[in-house]
Amino acid sequence: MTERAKIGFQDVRDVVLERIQNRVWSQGDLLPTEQELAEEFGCARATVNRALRELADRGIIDRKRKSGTRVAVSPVKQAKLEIVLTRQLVEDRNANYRYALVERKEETAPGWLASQLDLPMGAKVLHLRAMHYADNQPFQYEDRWINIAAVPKVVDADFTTVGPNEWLLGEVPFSNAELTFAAVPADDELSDYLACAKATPLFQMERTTWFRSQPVTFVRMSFHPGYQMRSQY
Amino acid sequence: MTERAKIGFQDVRDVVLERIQNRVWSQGDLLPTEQELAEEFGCARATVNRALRELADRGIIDRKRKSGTRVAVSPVKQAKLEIVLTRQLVEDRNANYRYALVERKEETAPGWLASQLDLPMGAKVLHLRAMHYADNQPFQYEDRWINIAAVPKVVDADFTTVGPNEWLLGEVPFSNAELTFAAVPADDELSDYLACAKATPLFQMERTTWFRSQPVTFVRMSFHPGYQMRSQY
DNA sequence: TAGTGGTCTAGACCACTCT
DNA sequence: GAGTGGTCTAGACCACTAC
Repeated sequence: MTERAKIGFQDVRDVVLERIQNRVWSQGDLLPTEQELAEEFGCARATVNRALRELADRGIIDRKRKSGTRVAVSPVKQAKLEIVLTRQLVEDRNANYRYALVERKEETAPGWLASQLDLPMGAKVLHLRAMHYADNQPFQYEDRWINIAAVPKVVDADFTTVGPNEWLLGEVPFSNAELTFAAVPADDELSDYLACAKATPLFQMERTTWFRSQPVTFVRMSFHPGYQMRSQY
Repeated sequence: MTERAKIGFQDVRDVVLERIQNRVWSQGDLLPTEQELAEEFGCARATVNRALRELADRGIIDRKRKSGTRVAVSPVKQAKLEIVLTRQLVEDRNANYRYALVERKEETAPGWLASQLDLPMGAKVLHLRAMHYADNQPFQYEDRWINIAAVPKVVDADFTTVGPNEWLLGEVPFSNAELTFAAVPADDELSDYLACAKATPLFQMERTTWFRSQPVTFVRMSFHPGYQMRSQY
């Protein structure tokens, strides 16, 4: 029997990728059409289509109607960054997680926040400050503002036992966000809460969250000295 | 005419997502089967399948054979991080890009590097140090080691005009990598090259790259003070 | 206008896994 | 064993775009 097991889209995808890596098709080269590849692999065009679609999603190839499929000239590397709860970050390190609310205050959005979240003048926000500990060592300082108009129920949440992130995940689970990452020097307050010298470099992540184009929350998370964020592609 | 335009997988995907956001189906709830949804939307099961597959890829729903499809309980947020060339980072800011090689030296891999890259004892590496400028302001300091065994041609590249990142992208375009991000204090050398005070917090990205399980390069990129990395989901 | 990818269909069989 | 998603097929029509 010269019969092979049936060709699946993963087989096609892997063979095409291998040929690209082996320079059978170099950067900028035109690949055969879906029809031709389908004939070569002895499968349906839909199978080839799915294989190539996955490679296109990964940025390996560029596809255009009429022009055909080309090997990407400068492949865009996309790293996937998993954004997880602080609790999970801590527990993944086999450390004991502890959360503590530092301050809870309803206030009028200051100008910079109204601008950041695109809030109307005088919008009410809930300002929360909290600490996250790993084995009772400072892990992260959280400074957060929540748009009360977007999540009215927030005024009834007390946040003494459940952190705002986990609470919001239950209320507004499927939101969009913009993230920024930076290195900042510890100010008086951060050095105090994170138990480090003033001006110590800290890794800081800011996140602005929307739900259906409505601003929900802005949070600034400052990690303990030495924290590393990891990712891969 | 009560006829609607034909239902596409994007329509199905968007309607299902909307229902999840509206809590028509709450976290942990079982969705109708593909067959039932196909009947509701008046389309083929394959169309529903593709719609749900996309939502599953995004982490919005969990799918299991026999059990069915459920709304994800704790949706994993995956931010996409575009890793681009330093040149592009600079030019995206409408700044003039300039590259300068600082040092180029063939050497035996030091212990920490051999460990990091999983190199054999005594492996030869090319050590490069370089600067990237935006409008002649220091933008990024690059400290890089390349595994000569993985890319023998590297010994013939001079790197005085083309940066190692761009050169490697041409030689080993489709590689895998692990990234770490951290905030570090500027040491004597960094403060010198980046024109900042010693101990200034700097955003630092380290990347280890493999091609077909073979280690290719390790690079440490230190950005100018105040640099922010952005992402979204 | 013609070529190429994008998508849909209706049906089929398979693979996993819950009961 | 049976229900559900995973995938493939063969064909069809559509949408974009280079020519």
